[in-house]
Amino acid sequence: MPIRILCVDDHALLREGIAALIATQSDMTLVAEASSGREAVAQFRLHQPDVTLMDLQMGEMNGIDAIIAIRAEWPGAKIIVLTTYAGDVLAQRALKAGAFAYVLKGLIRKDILETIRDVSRGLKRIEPNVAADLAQHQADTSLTPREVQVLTLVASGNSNKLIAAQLQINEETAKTHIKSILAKLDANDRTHAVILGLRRGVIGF
Amino acid sequence: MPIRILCVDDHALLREGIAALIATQSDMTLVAEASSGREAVAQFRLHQPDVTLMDLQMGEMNGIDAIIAIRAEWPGAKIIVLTTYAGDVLAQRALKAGAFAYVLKGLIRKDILETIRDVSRGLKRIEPNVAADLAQHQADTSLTPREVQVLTLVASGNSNKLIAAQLQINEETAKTHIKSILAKLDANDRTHAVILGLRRGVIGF
DNA sequence: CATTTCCTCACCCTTCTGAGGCAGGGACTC
DNA sequence: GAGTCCCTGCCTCAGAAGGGTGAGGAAATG
Repeated sequence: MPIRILCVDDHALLREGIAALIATQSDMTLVAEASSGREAVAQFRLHQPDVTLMDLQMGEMNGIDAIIAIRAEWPGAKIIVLTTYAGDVLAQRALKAGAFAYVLKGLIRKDILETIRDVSRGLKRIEPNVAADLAQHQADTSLTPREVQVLTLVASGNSNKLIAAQLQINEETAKTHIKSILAKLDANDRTHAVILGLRRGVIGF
Repeated sequence: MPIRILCVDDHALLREGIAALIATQSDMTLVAEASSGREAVAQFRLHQPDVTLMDLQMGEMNGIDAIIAIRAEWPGAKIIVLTTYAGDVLAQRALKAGAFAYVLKGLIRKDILETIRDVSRGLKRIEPNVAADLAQHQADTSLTPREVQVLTLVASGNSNKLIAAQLQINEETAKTHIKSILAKLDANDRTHAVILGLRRGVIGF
C-alpha cells in the first residue's frame, strides 16, 4: 500500500519536480496537487492523503492557514512544510499549527524522500538548520500581535506619527512599541528591525 | 536536431521539474545541470548548449555574474533567466548582461517551453509583468555603485556615522548619498528605501 | 485571588535624520 | 574644451527617533 501524497505549491515547475521524484519511488504515489492553500484544503477533503507536502508562500491562502484549516478537520493529518527559505518564526508557527516536518527546498532527493517516509510513519522531523535557528531563538520573547502590526507599518516606511494615526493610538504608545520591538529583535534601529523581521519570518515581504 | 539545454538552479527539485518537463518534448534535450554560477560556467564550457536556463539567486556565484562570464567567452550564448521573483533592477541587469529572456518560475509549462523555442531561434522574450515594471522604472535614474553600497549598509542597520566610518568618508558625505537615494527611490525615509531596494532588486536579502 | 502580560500613555533628554542649498575635483564623453 | 555625472564635503535647522523610567487598566493565566 503506497504512501498517498498531496503536493501543494504555487510553482508548477516545482510540483513537476516532486511528481517526477515520487514517480521513481514504488512505495509512493502522488494523488493530487494544489497551487494554493484554498485548493489544498479542497484536495485534502477529496483525497485525504497520507502525507501532504505544503509550501508556505502562496497566493490565495498561505500554507500556515491551510495547515490550520486541514488539521482542524483532520487532526491526524500529516503535513510536511517544504519551503525555499523562511525564518525561524515561520517554522515555529508551522510546527505549532501541526506540521510534522519543516524541510527546505533544495535538499537532495534522498532527504526529502526519507522525510516523507518518516512522517508517513508518524515521526516528526526537523531540518538541522531550522532546528538550530529554533533553538537559538526559541528562548527569545517573540513579538506581540500589536508589535507585529507596528513593525509591518514601519516596514512600509511609516513614521511613528503615521503609525499612531493608522492604529489610532498615541504617538508615545507607538514609540513604546517600537522600543520594545528593537529590544526584542536586538536591532540597532527601525530599519534593522525590519530586515531582521523579514529574515526571521515575523513579517512578510 | 533537438535543442540542447543547460539548466542552472540551486534547487534540486526545480531542476528535476525542468528535466521532467523537457523530457516530454521531442525537440529538446537536457544536456547538463548546474547548481551554482561557477558550475554553470564550467558546464557551459563542456557542453556549449543551445539554450541555458539560469536562476539568479545562487550560492557560489550569482546568475548575473555567470551570464556575464559565459557571454564574455561565448557572445552568442542564449540564456534565459528563470527566477521566482525579482525586481525590475535585477531584470534590467540580467538583460543588460546579455540574457535573452526573463521569465518567472511558476509559469505554466507551455509558456516556458515556448520561451525556450523562441530563444533557441534567436528571439528575445520578456514577461509582460516584468516588461511593465521595466517600462515603469527605466526612466528613473538608477542608483550609483556608491549609493548601492550605502543602501546596503543602511539595510544592516548602520547609522550615517557608522556608514561613513566603514566607507572612510565624512558623515556629511554619507548623508548626501542617503539624500540622493531617498530622492531616486522616492522613499519616505531610510527604512522605506531599504524595502524599495529589496523589492526592486537593488540590494539583496 | 494573585500574577503576569499586553496595551496604553506620559515626561525628559540626547542623538540622528532628512530637507535644502552650495561647491570643488576627478573622470568620462562628445 | 565643454558638458555631465559621480563622489566628495560643508552649513543650517526643524523634526523624528531612540534611551530611560514609570505607571494604570484590561485580560488572561495560574
